[in-house]
Amino acid sequence: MPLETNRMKIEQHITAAAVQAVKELYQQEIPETQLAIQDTRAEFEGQLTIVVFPVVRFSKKSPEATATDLGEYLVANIEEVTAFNVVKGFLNLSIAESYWIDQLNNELLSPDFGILPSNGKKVMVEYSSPNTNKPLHLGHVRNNLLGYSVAELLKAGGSEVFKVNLVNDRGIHICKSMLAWEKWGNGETPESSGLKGDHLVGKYYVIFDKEYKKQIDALKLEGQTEEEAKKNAPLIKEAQAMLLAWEAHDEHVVELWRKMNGWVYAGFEVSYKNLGVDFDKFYYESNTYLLGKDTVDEGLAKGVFFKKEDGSVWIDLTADGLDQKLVLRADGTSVYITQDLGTAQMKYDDFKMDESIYVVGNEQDYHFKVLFLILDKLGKGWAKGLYHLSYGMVDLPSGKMKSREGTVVDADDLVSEMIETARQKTEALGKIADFSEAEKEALYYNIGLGALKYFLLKVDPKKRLLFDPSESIDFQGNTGPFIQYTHARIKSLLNKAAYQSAPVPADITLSATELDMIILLGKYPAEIASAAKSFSPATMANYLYEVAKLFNKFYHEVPPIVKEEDAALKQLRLDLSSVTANILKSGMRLLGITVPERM
RNA sequence: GCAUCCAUAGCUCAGCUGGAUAGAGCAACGGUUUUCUAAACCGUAGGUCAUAGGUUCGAAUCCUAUUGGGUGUACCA
Repeated sequence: MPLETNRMKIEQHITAAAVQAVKELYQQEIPETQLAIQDTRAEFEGQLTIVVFPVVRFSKKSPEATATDLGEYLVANIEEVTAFNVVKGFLNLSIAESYWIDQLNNELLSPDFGILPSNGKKVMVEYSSPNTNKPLHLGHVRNNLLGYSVAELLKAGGSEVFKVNLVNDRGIHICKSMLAWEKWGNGETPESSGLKGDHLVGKYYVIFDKEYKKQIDALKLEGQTEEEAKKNAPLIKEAQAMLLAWEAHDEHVVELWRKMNGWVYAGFEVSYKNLGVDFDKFYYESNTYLLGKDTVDEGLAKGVFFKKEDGSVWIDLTADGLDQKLVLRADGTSVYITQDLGTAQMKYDDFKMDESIYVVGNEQDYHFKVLFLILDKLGKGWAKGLYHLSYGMVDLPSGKMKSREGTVVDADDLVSEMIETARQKTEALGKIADFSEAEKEALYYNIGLGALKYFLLKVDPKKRLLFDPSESIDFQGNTGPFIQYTHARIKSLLNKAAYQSAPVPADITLSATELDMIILLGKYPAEIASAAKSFSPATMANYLYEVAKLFNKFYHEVPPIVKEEDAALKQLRLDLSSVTANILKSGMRLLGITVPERM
């Protein structure tokens, strides 16, 4: 069952009538798609507007005359259309107030408002996908929040969603940390050092790099080129040997690997919990890195791949504007794309999903283009459901973050800084004297994380994002705390007024702002659907901001609602407030943000 | 070199499949509290939508070129 809100119904109704009008008045068939209905701009009378320029071709009249023809027809034929005015080529329609009140009573106040019908689709969202050689940084935070939110949006949009995390737990980079720890760690553990496990391992990753660089420099002094030195440094050779030992199931190496990965997982668990993200299933590359060779055989058999003289296997994508791409090394070992081919097949076999979203940075655009194209060429029907949600890098004012150069914003540090800032700001306002310690801590957490999450999610995922560590994230204006505050304020109001949901009389008079609220609040279900469709928490964030802003305007305009003596008016205003609060709460939840009852 | 993404106010960003006079927030300046939470509200100021062409009744939006930036172009992942 497709989503159908009152707003959609009336738009369809008007569109259909306009088509009919063109038929009757001008004896022409106009396609519905030519008739766009939009909100009427605030400075004009009316709520809905038809742009009539496209109709002029059919009417052979001026835009004004055409608009007037249509306006007269719509007033005569649609009950809800009470009046119209024409400004240039724009036909502004006034919709009966009773219609909007009916929408409030029967749609917005309904308990299942904002709950979309199932669309029967199964969707996988793969996100996070960390390396186990270093702690999470701000770039990972963006990935995690995006992936989580997109998954929640898809669920809210009616899909069945599986969140999965493909952990990159093996490879040369992991061996680097392991080797450095073995050489210089003196048996240091999270317990002995008090360091969080992922940070401890990350420390040795950095040490490896430092020592490796020293060796490279030494070799360069001996006359080797940069490239030679990088290849010949003893440390890298040791790391490579360790990787081979790992692949050969060397007991000692595997044990070390288990131990250090265990530390990292314990650390990640804390970070994930702080960020409020979760997964339905974990995949580990240590289990999947050998996959894909069957797929390679399949491709060879189908003639999609070809073998070079040295035995390496390739695909020629030059006809598609891409390059030739290696899919299997001459020695029969996998490359990145080999395992991704295999993993894609495995994930599909596991879940039989209709769509699969990979939340991965835009530096891998090319890789996914190739991956999806190959799967398609292999005749995988499900390949058309694959989608790379490619998000932009998080940059610092100084440029890109680099773990090895220490210019990263650490995820755990950032989270604690945000909580600390929330604490300071909240204490400065002094509104929560009666909170228990536990309530205070929960509030600081919710506000701090709310500010952070909103900050990262409000910008279009595709765009790169600038984070300036020297400027703290705002708590005022278009921010998470602003929306949280609006919610808390409404809840306080509803409590004081002992609010009970009830319909309002059909003949009540609405102020301009109240009418605007009904119109804006009524768009919520469509906002969910569109945010889910476009995989964009940003559109939801911006919508929620509009809602909060409009409420605050309304709240200031209107005399104290609690003291309102006109019962119908009081009910109307409380209903509008309550619907606003519900939308803010459930919408923010889709962003992974908790809104407090008081703050 | 080739591929690909991006360029909107001092800063950070909205602007949906082309529609009315391009909008917010921050920063700046001014105002609002005996009234339901001032993390709020109202106002002032701030723009050649990178540049040049083109398509169109109409372009920030679509097309082409140019400039400037990001990323990729590994038998790394």
